[in-house]
Amino acid sequence: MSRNTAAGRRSNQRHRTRKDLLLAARRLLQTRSNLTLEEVAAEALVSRATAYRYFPNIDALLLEAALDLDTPEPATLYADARVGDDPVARLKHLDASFEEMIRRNETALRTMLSQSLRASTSEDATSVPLRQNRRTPLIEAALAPQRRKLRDADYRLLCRALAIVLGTESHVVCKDVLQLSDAQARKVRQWAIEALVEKAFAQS
Amino acid sequence: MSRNTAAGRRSNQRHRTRKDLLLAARRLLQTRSNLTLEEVAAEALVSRATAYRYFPNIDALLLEAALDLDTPEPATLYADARVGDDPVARLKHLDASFEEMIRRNETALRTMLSQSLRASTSEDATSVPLRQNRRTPLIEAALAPQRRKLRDADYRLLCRALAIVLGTESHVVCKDVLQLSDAQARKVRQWAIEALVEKAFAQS
DNA sequence: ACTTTAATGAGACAAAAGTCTCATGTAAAG
DNA sequence: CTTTACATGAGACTTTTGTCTCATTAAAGT
Repeated sequence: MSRNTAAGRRSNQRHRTRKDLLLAARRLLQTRSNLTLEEVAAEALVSRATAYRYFPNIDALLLEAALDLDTPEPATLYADARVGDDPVARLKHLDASFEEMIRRNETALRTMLSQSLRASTSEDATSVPLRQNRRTPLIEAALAPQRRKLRDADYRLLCRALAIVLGTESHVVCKDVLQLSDAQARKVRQWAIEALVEKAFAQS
Repeated sequence: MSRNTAAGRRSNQRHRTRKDLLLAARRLLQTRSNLTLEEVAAEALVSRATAYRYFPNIDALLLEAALDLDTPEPATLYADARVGDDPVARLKHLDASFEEMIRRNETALRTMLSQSLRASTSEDATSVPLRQNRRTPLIEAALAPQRRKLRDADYRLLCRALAIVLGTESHVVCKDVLQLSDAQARKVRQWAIEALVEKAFAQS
């Protein structure tokens, strides 16, 4: 008789098909949006019924698929020797790599954002995975070399304010609302970064 | 025989049902999300077929319904005698009224944001109404009293940076990503406002 | 190798979303 | 008032989306 292992009965098989579905969705999201569960199932070489066993609808799948999009790793980001200890330079570097990442898979990111907004809105609070915060660690890493020069309160304010300016949402505002070109948008964000950092260090 | 007037054949009737549908959608959006066209049609006392004649799907309707959500008017906003000429004070006042507006109909605003993101993503570029910019005029009105003290370039940068910090998206970041309380979020935004304004005036 | 048992595929089924046609009512022109 | 044209309602119809069942397959313990 089979036993319940720590990870469950037949967990590796389950994890594999689950992962296949998520990978298939991300693959399709590179070019298209408005996917159907049927399409994703086909791309994952899995039957439609099985896909529905793992995700109640396409929204749930897309949300989860988008949650682990490739984000720059702090370690690799700041390993570059040309990036010194200056917070502003490091933050601009971070912003540039964000911009690059967003440019590469804008469709997927927009879908993610849209999904997470819908998820927070939906009245059925059925354990939808919340939005995860990948940007704060990156911001903290950027500030790390000069961290001790800031008072705790100022440091916290700065990190949070930078999270507003540096995220995907900021790019969306620049593009959709303000209708700026990439160059103009970058200029605005970099100027804002300077303003925030300068105030934080001036206060401390 | 009837004639083509400037506004079309039977335009007032058409405008009325269209408006009824949009109003019904907004009414339902106050409490629920994930509406169906059928529900909205019923709420508007209109047949399902007619609803489909005006909007190809529920997304199109929701997007349009959200486009004219009530935004504070510059005139009424700054008519308050207690609000002086100080840009920071005026901007904080604007932020507060934004916060109030968002608190009142968060569901509708999230749906709007989600819809506009999906619309920008969709591959069929079929004349979807773009996202409109309601915040820049408000920001400009806040800065108006001290406008002449700023160089044009600085003024433009400041307006754009403020648009990033003051919008709905910033609230979403604070709440969903950073998971801040309303009070903490307000503090961060106000601090950011100060930083941006100070830098702009310092430069000019 | 054998047995057990959970995961899968196939497909029937139900519900929802979207399309189309036609008869009806009614706003506006004469 | 009469006529005309167009918006509407009703409902048949198709497609998509989601649920359910059952036979088959294959992983893991014995």
